[in-house]
Amino acid sequence: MTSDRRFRVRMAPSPTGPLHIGTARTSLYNYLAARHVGGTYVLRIEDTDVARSTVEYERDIIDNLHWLGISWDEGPQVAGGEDVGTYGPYRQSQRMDRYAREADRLLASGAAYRCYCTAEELDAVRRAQDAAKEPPRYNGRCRSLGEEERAAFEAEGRRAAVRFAVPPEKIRFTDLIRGEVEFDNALLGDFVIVRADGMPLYHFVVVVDDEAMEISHVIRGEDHLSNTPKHIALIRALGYREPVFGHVPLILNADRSKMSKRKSQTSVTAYREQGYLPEAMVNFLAFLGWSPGTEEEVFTLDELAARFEVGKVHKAGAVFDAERLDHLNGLYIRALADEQLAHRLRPFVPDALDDASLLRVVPLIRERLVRLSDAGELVAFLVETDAEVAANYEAAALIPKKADAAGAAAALSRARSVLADLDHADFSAEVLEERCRGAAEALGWKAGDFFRPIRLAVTGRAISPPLFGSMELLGRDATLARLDAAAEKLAVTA
RNA sequence: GCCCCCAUCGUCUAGAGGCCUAGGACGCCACCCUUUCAAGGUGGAGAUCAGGGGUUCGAAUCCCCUUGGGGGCACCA
Repeated sequence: MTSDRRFRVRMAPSPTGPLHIGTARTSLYNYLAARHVGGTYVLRIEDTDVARSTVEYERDIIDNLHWLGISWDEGPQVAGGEDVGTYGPYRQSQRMDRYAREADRLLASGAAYRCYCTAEELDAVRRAQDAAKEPPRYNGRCRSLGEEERAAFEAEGRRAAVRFAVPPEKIRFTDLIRGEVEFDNALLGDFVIVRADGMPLYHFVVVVDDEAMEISHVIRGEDHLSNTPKHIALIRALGYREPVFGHVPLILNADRSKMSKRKSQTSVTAYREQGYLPEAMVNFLAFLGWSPGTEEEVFTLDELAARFEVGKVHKAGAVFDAERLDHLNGLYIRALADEQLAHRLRPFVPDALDDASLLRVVPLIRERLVRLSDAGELVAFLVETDAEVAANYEAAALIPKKADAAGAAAALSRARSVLADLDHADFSAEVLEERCRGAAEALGWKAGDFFRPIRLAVTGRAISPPLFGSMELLGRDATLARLDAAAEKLAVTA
């Protein structure tokens, strides 16, 4: 069970879709396990399904893995790029000769055989089994075909697939996470390892590549647990060394089924585009199925690597709790220095907002952000025209509950005149607040009631960053202009 | 249908026979702070540890059964 080999693990994504949250977490666990013991981490692209694999998906996977901060020692580092490492090529589509060779070995030793059944025939068998409430598995028709029968099929123009003759024995192994597990391979049908068109299939290629790349520990999703006895049978038939297996629990939808695109947002890119921080994502994902055993819960990637142990990974699946992710994301956002946050916010705010202004609003909006994308709405008032701001609200909204239009107009005009007395140099948050509070008091208004219409006039929104800081950033001219626009709107309705 | 895996607050989890009248976090509720919204602070509700049998002086922790959930059984990965 324990391997005395060098610790080598791999992630083996299939570029048939964007990087999935579940793949990201499994990749993270492999990465952490490797870092923890100073092992080697390999990226292998499983693109045997040529029809569904694309370089765009490969790019999505590699870029997002990098984005998360996960790095690897061997394998392609950029989509479509060169391999790094001496066990390559690291794309399965480039390893066909090896698969063909190994399939021939199996054929030669009798561990595998050619199968001429057509899709229709297989389908018919499956339906019959289903009707008879029997387990769906290959009936072994081609297992012991004679020379002349094979020749007859060939003459018909049939192309043969290669099936592995599963030895009917019990397979037991010690899973890193689940402990002793036993399966009875007598219950399995012979499965196809090479399609009739010559393309080798998953169960076969993983086994061949894990051996070729000297993978010592196979850490993968629990959905592969029941495939493991197939892999072990293949490993034995090929005379390979058996790696240590570890099956991590699945990430679940809210209804506890395997996390899927249909019920959850599963692509890492989507989270990235919404403004989740990679640090938060990593922290969150790591704790979905693992914990250091203490009550600490905020960890950097390096800290996780120092603490992570595969053996402590849970057995039960974990529901993806988006609210918890939000909480962590807010935590990480608030911990960022002004410059850092401004930099990360750049893609999420209007281009019209220059860098200097962006840096200045950061302190005003930081603690109001759950995701980076929340910034757009918060800073909009800085780049909108006075007319756009005015168009954002109804005149009636300027009138406090305890006042009428005339009262509201008076208050607004009072605010305007107080602020107009200030020159550019005095237009700072502190002075503005002092003056506005004074005005409210002179008017006999509660500060909150007095500020509300001003906030609406200046930002066009009932909810905004702190009012006086916002006015300072906006500047004297625009602030006064917006107060005028509000007064005008009020006059028109009155 | 068959095989395998799993089971502590709504959710993520601590817990590896006595430290548990089960702890933390998210979410929720209340209060405080407060120019809005947040953030922050304080407090609260919330789990007879799925149920039932054992084992033991003692079980959330070990064993068995039941129930529930999940995964797999492709010429997809």
